[in-house]
Amino acid sequence: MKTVANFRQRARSAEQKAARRQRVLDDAESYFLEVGYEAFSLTQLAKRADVVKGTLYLYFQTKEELFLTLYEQSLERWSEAFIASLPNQLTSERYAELLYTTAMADGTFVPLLIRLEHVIEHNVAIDRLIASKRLFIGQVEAIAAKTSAALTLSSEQATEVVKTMGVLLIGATRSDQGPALDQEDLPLDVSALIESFASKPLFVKNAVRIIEGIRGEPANAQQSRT
Amino acid sequence: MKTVANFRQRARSAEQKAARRQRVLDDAESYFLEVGYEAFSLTQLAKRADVVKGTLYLYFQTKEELFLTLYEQSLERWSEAFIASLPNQLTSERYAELLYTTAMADGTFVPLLIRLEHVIEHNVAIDRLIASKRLFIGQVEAIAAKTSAALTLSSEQATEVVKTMGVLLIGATRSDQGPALDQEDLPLDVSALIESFASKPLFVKNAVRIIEGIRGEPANAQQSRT
DNA sequence: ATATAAATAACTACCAGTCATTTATATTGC
DNA sequence: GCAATATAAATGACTGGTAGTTATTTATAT
Repeated sequence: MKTVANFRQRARSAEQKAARRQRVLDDAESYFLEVGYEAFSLTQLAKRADVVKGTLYLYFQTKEELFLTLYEQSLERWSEAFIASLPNQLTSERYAELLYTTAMADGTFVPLLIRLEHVIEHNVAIDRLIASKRLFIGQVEAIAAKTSAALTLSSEQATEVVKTMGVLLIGATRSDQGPALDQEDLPLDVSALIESFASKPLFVKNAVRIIEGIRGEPANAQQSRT
Repeated sequence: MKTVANFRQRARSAEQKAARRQRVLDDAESYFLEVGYEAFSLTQLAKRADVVKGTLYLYFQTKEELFLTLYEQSLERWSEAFIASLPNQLTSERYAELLYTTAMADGTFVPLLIRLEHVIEHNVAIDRLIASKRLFIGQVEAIAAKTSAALTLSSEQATEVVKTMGVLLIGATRSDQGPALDQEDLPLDVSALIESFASKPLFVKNAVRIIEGIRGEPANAQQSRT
C-alpha cells in the first residue's frame, strides 16, 4: 500500500521552525483548555495539529518541555496583564483582587503553575529548567517593581509580597481543580465545606492578612532563616 | 507449560479481606515513599504485594481510590500527631512550626494532599468522595478544637486558622516537590531563588501573619463573601 | 461433593518516546 | 536556467510501558 500523497510543507529556516513550533503550542493550548492536564495526550495533539507524533519531538524534547513552554508564555502574558491592571495606588484588598482576577482570566496559567514542580519540572533538561527559573526571576522583579509603587512598600517588601502571593495563589485555587460535580447531589455538609473553600475570598482575605503583616514588619528583619 | 503451584491463601471473611486490603495499603505506602506519585504503577505494586494486578481491583475500584485511602489514613495519622504535639498555650510561631514539622515528618501526607484535587479526586466514585470529605470535616473540627485552646481563639477563628493553614501548607511545600538537583551545578541566581522559597520559613512566616491577622479581626465579620 | 467467590492470567486500548526510512527543499555543478 | 545531489523535516512503524477488564481456575466454606 502506497502512502497517500499529502504534500506536507516543511519548515527549513529558523523563522519557519519557530513559527511551526508556535503553531503547535497554540494548538496545544486550545486542546489543553478543553481537556486539562491529565487527559492531554501527544497522540491527540498531533492529530489536532495535523502532524504525526514523531514530528512533535522535533520541536520539544518531552511532553513536559512543551508544557513548560506553555507555562512560560502564560506567565509572561499574565504578568503583563496584571502589571497593566494596577493603578498607582490601591488598597491591599484591591491589589489581591486584581491579582486573582487577572490570574484566573488566563485559563492556562494557574493549572500549569500548580503542576510545575510536581510533574512538569521532572522530565525536562536541566538547562531548560534554569532558563525557565531565570524567566521567573525576571517576572517577579517586574511585578515587584510595580507592586512597590502601588502598595507603597520597600522593594524588599514588595518582592516578599509577590513571592508569597504565588504561594497563596497555588494553595487557594486548589479547590477549583477538583472534579466538577459541585452543585449536584452533594449532601449539605459537603457542599458547605466546598463553599467555605471558594478560592477567591480565600485568596483575597489571606493576601490582605499577609500584605498587612509584611507592611507591619521592620524592614531590616526580612528573610530570617530558621 | 503448567502454572507453577503457588498455594495462595484466600481472604474469605470480612476481617480477612480488610486485613489483606490493609496489607496492600502498607505495601503501597512503602512503595510510594520510594518512588513517588508519578512513578507509582499498579503492576509494580502487585509484584511487591505478591499478588496479580487483577487482584488489586478486588480491593480498590481504581488506582486513585487506593491513593485516596492512603491519603485518608495519613490525614488521620498526622492529625492525631499534631494534636498530641500541641501544648495548652503557645505562640502562633511555635504553633506553625509544630504544624509544619509534624506534617513533613509523615512522608505520605503532604505529597498526597497536594495531589488530591488535581488527580486523585478525579477517577473516584462520588460516594467515596463524599465519605472522604466528611472525614476531612471531622479532622478539621478536631484540630480546630485543640487550636482554639492552644492559641486562645474563638472556635470560628480557630476553624478559619486550620483551613487556612492547609492552604498555606500546600502552597509553601510546593517547592519541595521539584526535581532533586538543588546544590549541583546550578548557577547562583537560580539556587538563590530556590533557597528563597525554602518551605519551612515560607510556611512559618506566613502562618504567623495569617494567624495574627485573624486574631485581629472582629469576630463577627467572619466568612464574608465577595 | 458441591457452591461460592477470591485469585489469576490473558487481554484491550491506550500512552510517551525512538528511529530507520521517505521525501520536500536548498544547494551545487554544469 | 536547469538538473543532480545533499540536507534534514516529516513520517509511520515500532518498543516497552500503563490502567483497567474478564473468562477461567481453584481454595475454601457449606
